[in-house]
Amino acid sequence: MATRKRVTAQDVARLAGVSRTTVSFVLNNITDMRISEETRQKVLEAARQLNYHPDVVARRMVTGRTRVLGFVLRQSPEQAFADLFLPQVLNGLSQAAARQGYQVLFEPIAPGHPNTMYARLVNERHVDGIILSGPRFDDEDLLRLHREGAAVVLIGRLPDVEIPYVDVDNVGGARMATEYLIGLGHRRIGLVTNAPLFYTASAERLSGYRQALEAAGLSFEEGLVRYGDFTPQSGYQAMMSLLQVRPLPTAVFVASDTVALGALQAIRHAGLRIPDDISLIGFDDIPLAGFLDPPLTTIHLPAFNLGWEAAEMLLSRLHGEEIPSPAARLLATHLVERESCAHARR
Amino acid sequence: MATRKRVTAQDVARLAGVSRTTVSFVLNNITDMRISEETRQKVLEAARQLNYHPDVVARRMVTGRTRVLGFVLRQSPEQAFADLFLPQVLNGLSQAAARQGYQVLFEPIAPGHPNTMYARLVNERHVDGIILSGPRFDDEDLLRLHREGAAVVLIGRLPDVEIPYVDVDNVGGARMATEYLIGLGHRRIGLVTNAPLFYTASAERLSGYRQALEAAGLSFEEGLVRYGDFTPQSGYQAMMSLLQVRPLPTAVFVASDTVALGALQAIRHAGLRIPDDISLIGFDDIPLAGFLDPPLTTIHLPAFNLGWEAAEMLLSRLHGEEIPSPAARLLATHLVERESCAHARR
DNA sequence: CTGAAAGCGCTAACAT
DNA sequence: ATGTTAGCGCTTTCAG
Repeated sequence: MATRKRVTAQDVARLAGVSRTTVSFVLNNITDMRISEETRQKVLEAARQLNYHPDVVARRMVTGRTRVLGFVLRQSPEQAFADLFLPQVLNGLSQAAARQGYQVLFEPIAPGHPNTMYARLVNERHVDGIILSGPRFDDEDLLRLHREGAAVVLIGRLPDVEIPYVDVDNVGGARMATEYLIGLGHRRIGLVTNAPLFYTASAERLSGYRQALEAAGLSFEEGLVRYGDFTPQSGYQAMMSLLQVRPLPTAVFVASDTVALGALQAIRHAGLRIPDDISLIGFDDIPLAGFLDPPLTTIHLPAFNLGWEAAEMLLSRLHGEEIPSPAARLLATHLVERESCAHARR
Repeated sequence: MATRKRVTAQDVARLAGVSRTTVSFVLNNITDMRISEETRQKVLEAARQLNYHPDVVARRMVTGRTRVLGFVLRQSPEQAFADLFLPQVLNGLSQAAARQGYQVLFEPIAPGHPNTMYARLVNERHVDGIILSGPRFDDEDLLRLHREGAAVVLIGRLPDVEIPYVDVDNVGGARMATEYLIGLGHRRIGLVTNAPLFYTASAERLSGYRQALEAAGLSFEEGLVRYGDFTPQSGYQAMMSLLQVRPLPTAVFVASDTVALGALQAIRHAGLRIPDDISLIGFDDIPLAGFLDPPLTTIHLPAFNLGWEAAEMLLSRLHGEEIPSPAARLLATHLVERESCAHARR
């Protein structure tokens, strides 16, 4: 197919009988140069008649800004889309961006490219700045990009690195979940993590669990923790293993609803009932959590807000506002009480 | 923050002691102009040393192409992210795009903008073409865009419109689900749709259900169909209502797993068991389907492929290849047998 | 094998 | 109040 013929500002100028500049002024609503109403109308009419649309590529060329934000996913696609967390972040992100006239370029890490191609996004000026989710501590390109002054905001945190970030309060949320169980009288509380511990979020949730235990005078037992890795399958395995320990825990905190789905199935297969035989609390509050059997009590994660806040932070950085230091925002979680937890009986 | 200083091809040329043109040639691997290996290396070295990155905006300006695909969501954000269907489409889309050096601009319909802003994407040259999911028959802008020669591919179909599309074989899938139930001996089979009937996919699934019934000599009964609207809540309501009819259907086809989640809960609340008292078959095969209680038998929807194929179709259109007519691709579904269906007993 | 020069469509400083 | 003009950084004929 041939390239479609473009109508340029020049064409509009010609039809309206004015200069290209005048066209630019009226179309961009530059009021400084008080243009006569008559001319204004002529230009507007000509533009409408020719079905003129300004070419953003040319505009970017001269303004130097793209008005595009890059959303880069540092995790594998399967992992990124294991549940609705990232899609919801993306949603918040793009709504915040749209509100300020920005667009979002979606950049997952391509399977064939183990290395970070995303630095090109800013180096080659595809975007004005990037929001990166799932940062890794060994990501050299990320650190370099930041050092070189690129506008970067993280979703998730990197220890000992001063890049602005927004994250959920994982420690607080996990503490809240564990305290809730303790409040119900449970003393032997198992943990299934959402992921291996080299994921910051996972380590933080473990830490919150541990804090709650110790604050209540309960001892932290290695033997009561198992490791999930994002999937229901891993939750099934982890819970099966936890079900072997004696005495059996009376409650378990599964630090991801998706993983909890597998745990739920393992408990059913073992012939135990929830919450009668064992209480279960999740983390994330996936949209389906209320429709599981039993409806899952869990910690709500503000995924949409995470995206929204990250975009706002990046945008204010791009607009040259001083970012209030520390350039970090920790979003609060809250408990959603449903039916998977009961008072301890043993 | 000040704009970062850009290194231009001019700078590289200066350092390498050649002209700008030469730089362009070696960096773009133009072999026609057989450049001496020595010069080549000098240029490459200079570029590396200066950390030079070509400016895509300038390149787009002159080549006239952006190498960006727009993914526009014609449904509301909540609906778009009610489950993992669209995220998976996006994933397939962007992988197919990346493989050919294209990027994806994500454009959900903004809540504040009831009207279609997405036409700007192509008119203002943000992208080379768009993939639009969830087309509506009354979308004037879409029809105009297509008439004007813009490169558009639909995910989902529009009756009586010749825009290229890729879609899942909804009729076939629904027929397959219903036939499976019939094969199990069921004769009274209810239907809960995934959405209101003005959604093409919904109407098609109803049609497949009806075809299967009639082919088996069973009559289609209005009284056995209820309408979902994407959510588990709607499935709950629909199933509750279906549970009132007498004689009770022995099986029901819920044309969306997400909706089926609510249906499952309604059946539990009614004190009935699955599949002993009533068989249930879903549609979509969401990633969690195998971990529900009972694991849900359902029709698998190739979401990733849908995105992939749509991108491939758009790309070949952009590359000027004649699209094999009809410019449409219907992807096959398949049955995933799990544990929510049993032989009819009544 | 390499360089000069035109031009993509727009914005914005400057001149009238 | 409106027009002239100079780029933005790159690709790509066309001459040497």
